[in-house]
Order: sequence, then structure tokens, then C-alpha cells
Amino acid sequence: MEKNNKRKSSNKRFCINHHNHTLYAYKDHCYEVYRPKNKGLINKVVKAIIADYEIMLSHYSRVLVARIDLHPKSFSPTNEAITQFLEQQVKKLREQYGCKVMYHCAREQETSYREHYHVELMLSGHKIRHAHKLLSLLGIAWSQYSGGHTAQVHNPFCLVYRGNKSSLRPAIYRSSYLAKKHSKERNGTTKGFISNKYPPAPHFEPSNDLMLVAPDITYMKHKKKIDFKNLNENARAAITSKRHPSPHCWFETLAHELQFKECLASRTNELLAKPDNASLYRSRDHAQYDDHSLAAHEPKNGSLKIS
DNA sequence: GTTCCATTACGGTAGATGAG
DNA sequence: CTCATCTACCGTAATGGAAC
Repeated sequence: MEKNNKRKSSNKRFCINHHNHTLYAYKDHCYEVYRPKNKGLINKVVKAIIADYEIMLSHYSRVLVARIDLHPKSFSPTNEAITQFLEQQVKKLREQYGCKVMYHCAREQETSYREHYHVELMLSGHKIRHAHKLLSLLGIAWSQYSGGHTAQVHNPFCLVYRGNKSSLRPAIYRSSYLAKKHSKERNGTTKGFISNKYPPAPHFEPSNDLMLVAPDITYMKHKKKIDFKNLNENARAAITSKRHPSPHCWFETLAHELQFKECLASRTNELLAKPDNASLYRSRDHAQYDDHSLAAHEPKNGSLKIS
């Protein structure tokens, strides 16, 4: 009991509320992005970050995003050391997990005499589902490399799913923090944001944003919400009693495994709304939807279970 | 200290799909 | 057709915290 309370008080979770976000338009949709107290965000960086989410989601239907802060031992006027370190780690992780590894890194310096780096890594969510091991090893590698230290941020990772906007909202919000203008002024001519680039998957269609928002999944989410509202009090209580904040994953309202199961239920290869894209994202489970007497976005087993 | 239980961190496999 | 790759999904050992 006591431990639970301790955890709650010491583990403040990021939440999107009326005061801390602003809307950012990307293609056909709006996303909540971080609203700094002053100076706003660098538009180009926000755009690049969201575009990278699209690229990773074009390769993998599930993507793990992990956050860590790196503090070097001494000041460096250039990004040479951090770039070399990140490229080294990306190469290592690519070999270890056998997937593409994308990084975003924001160089910041406020009142300290040395800069620090906010780093974000993206990997295939099929190869890795939890960031603890990844971040611990990265931290060790960083202290060996630079003699500096790492700051493990609260709730350091999340999983995002192709076309599942509700999974992307908190992730994009959190990533947009890297785009804030504030505390980058002292960088001078040194870049305040560095990242590596991958081309999108060959089937990626840049004119739409189906990688980020799939109408079917949005429909299913909405339907689940309405179904939940229509349940009687006991049934609702049975579901909500199973919900509890995870100590590790950012923004989650469900335990990690429960969230995982829920996302499987609304998995992203339901992307059949536009016939042009139907063939690209078809899975074996989807054959049954070829009969259009059945709505493509209807859950397979009638009502969806949360657990 | 021991047991129980939830969660993590993958490993493995079958099936779908696309390239050649 | 074969082969390689990707995805969905199941299974399980390891781990850590809670309860006793």
C-alpha cells in the first residue's frame, strides 16, 4: 500500500491537458504537440519527427519509441562526439535486433556550462517490446564512451501502431518536446537537432497519412468507447478495475500487456478503407472481410474484450 | 524468508506476401 | 515455383514486487 503511494507521488506522468499542448497540422490531421512556456517549437523539427514516425511505421506495423537523456562529462562546441556515439549505437542495435534503428537527438544548454542531449530511439516493435534493457545498455555505453552520465526519464518508452492515432498522440506529443526553441539558443551555429534518415518502405504513399491515421481503427476505437458507455455499471467496473497505470510506459492507462492485447484487437492491418491500399496491408485474418456484407471495421468476435 | 503473481523480454513458428 | 522477409500470435523463463 505504502509503496504504491510512494510510486504514485514520485512518478509524475506526462499528461496532455488544456494548458500544455497546442495543435500541429500534418497532412490531413492535427496532433497535440508540446507547448513550451516561451518561444514555441521549431516547425521544421516537428515536421521531421512526425515524418520519421511515418517512415518507421511504413516499415513496421509496431514501433517502439524510447527516450533517454545523455549528459557529457565536458562541454563540446560541436556535435561530433554525440553523432559518432549515436551512429555507433545504431549500428550495434541494428545488428542486435535485426531491424532499422532511427534516432532523434536534441542538443540543449540552458544555465549549465555544458550541453546535454535528449535522445529518442525508434526500433521495430516486433523485435523489442520493452526498453529497459536497451536503455540500461545505452547508458553504460554512454558513460564508457564519454565519461558522462545518463538521466533515465520517467516512463521512458511507448509502442505505437500503424494507423492507430490514439497510440501516436502521446508519442508525438512527447517527441515534440525535442523541437522546443527554448534552451537551444546557446548552441550557436551547432545544430540543435540531429537524426539519421531512412527511406520509407517502397509501398509508402506520401500523399496520404494512412501510416498515422487509419479510418477503420479510429472507427473501432470510437465504437469501443460507445460500447463501453452503453455497458451497465457492473460490467464497466469490471473493466476499469483492471486498468492501472504502468510504472514504466508513458501515458498508459492499461497495464502493458493489457494495452498490448487491446492494440492487437484493433491492430493496424485493418487498413482497408481505401481500396488502393487494401492489398498493401492485408493479413491472413483479413480474408473474412473480403465479403463486404460484413463491415471491414467490425470486430471479429462481436464485442471486444479488454482483457 | 518464502511463495505467489504480474510483468518483462524475448524465442519460436505458421502463414501471408513479394521478389526473382 | 522457391526463397526471403514480415507479421501475428503463442509460449515461457526470468525478474521483481507484494503478500504472507
